[in-house]
Amino acid sequence: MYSAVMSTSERLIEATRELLWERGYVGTSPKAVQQAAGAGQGSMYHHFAGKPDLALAAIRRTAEEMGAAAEAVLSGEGTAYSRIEAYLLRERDVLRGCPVGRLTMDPEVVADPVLRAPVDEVLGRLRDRLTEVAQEGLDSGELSASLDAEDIAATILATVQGGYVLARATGAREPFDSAVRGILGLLAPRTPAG
Amino acid sequence: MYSAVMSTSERLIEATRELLWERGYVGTSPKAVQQAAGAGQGSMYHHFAGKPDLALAAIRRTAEEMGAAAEAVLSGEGTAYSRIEAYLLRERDVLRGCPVGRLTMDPEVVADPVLRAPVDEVLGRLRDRLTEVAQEGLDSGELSASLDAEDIAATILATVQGGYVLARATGAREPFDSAVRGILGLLAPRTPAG
DNA sequence: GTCTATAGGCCGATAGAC
DNA sequence: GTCTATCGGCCTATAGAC
Repeated sequence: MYSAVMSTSERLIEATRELLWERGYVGTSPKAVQQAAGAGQGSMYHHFAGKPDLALAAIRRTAEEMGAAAEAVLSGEGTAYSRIEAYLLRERDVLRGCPVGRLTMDPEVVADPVLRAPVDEVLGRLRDRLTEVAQEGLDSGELSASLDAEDIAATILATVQGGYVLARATGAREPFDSAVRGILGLLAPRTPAG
Repeated sequence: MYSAVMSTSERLIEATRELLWERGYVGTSPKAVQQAAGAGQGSMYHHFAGKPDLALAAIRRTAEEMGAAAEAVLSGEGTAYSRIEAYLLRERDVLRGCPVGRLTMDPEVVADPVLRAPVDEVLGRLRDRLTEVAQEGLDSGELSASLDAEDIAATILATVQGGYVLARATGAREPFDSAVRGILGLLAPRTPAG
């Protein structure tokens, strides 16, 4: 249930974002959204054409937010390594998983180009951004020169997304943190005296 | 639809495995299972107590299969690195995702300890097994000694699980392969003449 | 904008005949 | 073992009053 200071359509979008995160597209019904938003049937269909339309609005906003949060960390201060570290160590509600990556397991989202587009776009942009930072690290000699920046970026992003999977499987965040420590250890600049 | 040489309960389990992989627990209905298995309503409820019971049988089998396949590769011939490489490069239907990891995004599976158990167990065992192999690599000096075997194992597993997410987001297997190349590059024994 | 009424169909399951 | 019948309830809308 959302605060009355939000407009009905806002409350509908926010409720949908929440339910999409927790239950996915297939598991989220208009009725459940309406109840969570404190809105009636007719109200929802007045503001949105239907379930896919409402889901699209919710997915777009979630993707935008995630992109902005990642960008903020990756374009911050510090060396390439420290920014990657900041991205990996940023606070996360690990057991809830990634609200964007989660959609990737949804057959109806993946099958619909319109619903999939925002998911594809954020993850693609994030990958590109990580590639740039990794390239900086390679250019400055901070990272081992025999590596490919694109591949490093994909591995970093996959570690995060896969970390969620492992954590949710066991019901504890430990595997996520372990995976993050692992990738950070592998990326860490080798100290000559190591 | 499955071959008539299989018993009805076999066909029901196999059909459920397929649907669980594609649509998850929430998105899989008994009716859809029955149609795919070529079995009637009464037939399904004769062999299984209900949807959760049938799903459990299917999940257990899928987990078992995955565990056996991974074990086969990891206990094969070769150095620690080459076995990890074999695990990472093993043939996969990348765009379908991991039939076990997928269940991790299902609220009803995660919420039910009985349904979650097989998922937790295989991924845990796989992590343990990868830890052993990684430790071998550390002991032999094949892998950089400043790393922790458990963390490396978690990172490897997360890379695979996350690779599926990235691939499904874009609709192509490329990001998965890129992530695998990345982790392999990071793990690769440094040649002194590098 | 929001409400209630109504719709046809699927959901997960049970009952009982064969 | 398998079949058909039946159940109450939810799913995703649509219609039309207010």
